[in-house]
Amino acid sequence: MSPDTEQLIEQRVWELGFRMTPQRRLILEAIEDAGEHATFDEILARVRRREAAISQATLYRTLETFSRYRLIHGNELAGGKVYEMVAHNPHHHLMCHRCWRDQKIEEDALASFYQEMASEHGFLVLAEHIVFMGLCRECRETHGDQLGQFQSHPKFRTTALKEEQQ
Amino acid sequence: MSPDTEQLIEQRVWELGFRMTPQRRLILEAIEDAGEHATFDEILARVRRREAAISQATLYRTLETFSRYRLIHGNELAGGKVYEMVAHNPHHHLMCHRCWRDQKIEEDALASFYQEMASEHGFLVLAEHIVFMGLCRECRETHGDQLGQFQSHPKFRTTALKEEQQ
DNA sequence: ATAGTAATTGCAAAAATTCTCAATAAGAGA
DNA sequence: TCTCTTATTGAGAATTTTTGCAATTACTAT
Repeated sequence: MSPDTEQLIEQRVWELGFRMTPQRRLILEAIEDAGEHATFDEILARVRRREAAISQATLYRTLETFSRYRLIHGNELAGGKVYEMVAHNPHHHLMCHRCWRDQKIEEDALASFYQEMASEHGFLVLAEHIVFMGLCRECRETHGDQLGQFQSHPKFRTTALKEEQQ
Repeated sequence: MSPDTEQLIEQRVWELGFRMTPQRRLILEAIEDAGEHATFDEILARVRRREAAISQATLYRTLETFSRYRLIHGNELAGGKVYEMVAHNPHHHLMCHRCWRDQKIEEDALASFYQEMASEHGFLVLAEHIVFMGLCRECRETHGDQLGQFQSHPKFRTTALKEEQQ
């Protein structure tokens, strides 16, 4: 984590009225270093690789607190819940309901929607990394647009689909 | 649940290759009857009020499976995770990061965004009940637009905010 | 109707997450 | 620099959620 980024984050933490502890620093650095998609276990491993063990409870709590106040962001993807720094390459996801692959889209694809919410409801949307579920091009071409149509026979089952995802 | 709705759902379940069991019927009915926001416990209670106990594991699995295939939809709101029938009054949420109140918005507020995703990426968005985080009008007026600005002094803490939410 | 198959269920065990509470230590103020 | 307040931590208990497996049963095909 660059000194600049670090200072910015410490500033933010202070503004929010939180205390900056060694554990929290380690956790933030671990998420930063892990890049885009850090799982709970990965973060814990990275932290412990560097320092005496921190308790799991602390990691759970820190992840929760910092997500809540938008220093980091947690997202449920196909492989489980993953975390990343907020404001670090803001984007959203299009995730396919059928094949579970996801692609990134630009943050400002939602710009006009945001403006509408602001003018109509006075609401300032600050969301990042939204996951939009739907059907991707490939699956639509192969299986059609209706979710319920791509398998109308019992021999295509949950388990079959689930294995396909791996 | 009206006979029509019920038949539609059974049809859907069949199309997806699932089997319709008494447990699943009870669970779907419970969600339907509970209205908009049914928690795990509420669903379990409703089911058990009507019939011999079904196991919790079954409820967990059913909720997971049916969410995954969009018969129902689960959302993390302030009070915990809640479920509702999909295609039953489709809408989205604007949820305030500060006061945690949420308001509903129309489904078609995102229509043009959906069209863009279709034409640009070939992706058909089927999302419902998206929760957009941000700041509501009241909080903006009271505390300003910057999340990190509404409390720049340690005496306003996590705990203070948390209590405020109750 | 009946039999066969494989999805679903329930139970209990395992794993994951949250909570409680005493001890610690960050940050404010003197 | 030192003291004081109180947020944060760690350890383990409690709770919630997931998983493995044998028994059941929905649904297809005979």
